[in-house]
Amino acid sequence: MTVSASAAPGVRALRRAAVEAELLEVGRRHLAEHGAAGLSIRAVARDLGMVPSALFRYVSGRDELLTRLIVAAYTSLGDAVVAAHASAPPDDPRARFWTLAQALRAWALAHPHEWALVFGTPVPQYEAPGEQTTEPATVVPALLVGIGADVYAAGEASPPPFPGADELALHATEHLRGRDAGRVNPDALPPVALANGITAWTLLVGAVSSELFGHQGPNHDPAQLFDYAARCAEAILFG
Amino acid sequence: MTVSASAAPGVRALRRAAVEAELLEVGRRHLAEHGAAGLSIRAVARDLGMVPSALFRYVSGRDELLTRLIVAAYTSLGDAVVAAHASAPPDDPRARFWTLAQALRAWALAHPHEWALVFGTPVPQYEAPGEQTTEPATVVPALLVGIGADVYAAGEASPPPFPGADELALHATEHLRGRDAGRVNPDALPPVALANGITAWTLLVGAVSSELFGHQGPNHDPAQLFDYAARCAEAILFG
DNA sequence: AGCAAACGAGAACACTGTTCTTGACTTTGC
DNA sequence: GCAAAGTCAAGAACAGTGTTCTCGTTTGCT
Repeated sequence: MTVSASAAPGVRALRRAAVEAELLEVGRRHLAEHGAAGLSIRAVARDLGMVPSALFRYVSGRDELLTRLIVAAYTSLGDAVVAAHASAPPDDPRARFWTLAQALRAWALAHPHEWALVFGTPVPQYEAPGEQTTEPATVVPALLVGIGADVYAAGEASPPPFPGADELALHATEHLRGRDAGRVNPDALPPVALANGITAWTLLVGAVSSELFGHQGPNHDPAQLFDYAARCAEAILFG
Repeated sequence: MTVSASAAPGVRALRRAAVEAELLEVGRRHLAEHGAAGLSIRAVARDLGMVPSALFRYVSGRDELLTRLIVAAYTSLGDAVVAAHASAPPDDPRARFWTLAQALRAWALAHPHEWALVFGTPVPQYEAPGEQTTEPATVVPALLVGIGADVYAAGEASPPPFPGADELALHATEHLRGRDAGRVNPDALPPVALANGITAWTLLVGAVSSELFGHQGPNHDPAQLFDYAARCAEAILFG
């Protein structure tokens, strides 16, 4: 706001920006080390060389700090997956799917606590201020749906159309419309591709969570579970 | 231990058992109301009419209380699903699968915080004392795998055998052997049935978690997602 | 220059989990 | 039947936590 055409940034604005960036950085470090439950606003303040109450000038409370870390995690995940996907051959949907899946798992293994933060139990009672989080949360599943739509449009695959696909797609379309219009046009998506994409996404997320959280049923070599689950997801997506 | 053939239960043993039961009950209530993060040993003690330190005679700390609640949740879920499954026609595997799936979702909707406790983020840093939890955690997925094995043995279905099934099954067999020998004999299971059963289980858990936690990608009517995901799981399991 | 906003520090409040000590009660061995 | 041993609840205390308030100082705008 203070950044107009002629006005210099100003000492205070610069300092504020720096503190805000450092705050997020220290928050991410604490999150990576101690997990969401162990993220203490006092400890973060200590690392910043501040007294705890001073932090409340930048964040309204612990929950808002967590919310910022959530969108940071979504953004980091989205960036990683999108970058990996961009390096895959654009006209080979199966290769695009596999690089997406492996990038997803690789990010999760590298940032387990951040994965838990976004795909695990909602930490406070019920935070999740949808306005800020749903947008960055949508990019990876939208990418996956887009892959399914591409291969469907090219007529190269025949994903199994189960009953209920239309209804599921209808609601999802309703929800997607206008939200990320820049990526995929939800109305142009065939219902089957949308429904199967969402389901494949659910399976991938479930497999990674199972691997990371560990306590889901009979343990197995986690990498192999993900591999096999991804194969099933591929079958759901491509037929 | 004090209950031998001739020794009467004793005033103290009776009282201890009563307090222990009430402790678990109050813990479950607090968990259901405030979630795992809000479960306070002091508040539980207040509800029990005790001073906080007195609780340490029954539980070694907050983590052990959580562990007990975890096995209680697993047991409750297992009981509910097993009971529902028992009421399904034994020689109709598809019906058995659907009653299992719906019982799973129904229990989750009725006990969201307990679901989050067992299938969400591990609450402290890394508790999960495998000795106590893995056994009750195994019953539902074992049931699902059993359904797949039955239909496979009957030759009524042709589940898709993806590459990697043997390796995944090998590790799972290794892990299951001797653990719940009473339910399914892991060595007698065809690898495809085992691998597909685990994957179907992963998909079901993922769909329920997506519905309960809410913040997984593009929102949709959650009931329809579960329905569609269950249909895909059925296809994975039965072909 | 003066005024208002932003900022950091400090103290305080109401919590939390956990440990130790103390006194009363129950069980056990003789 | 009685004394020793073990169990239990309470109380106080310690080190933490999130959050709110007040109070000088510093900065930015006019």
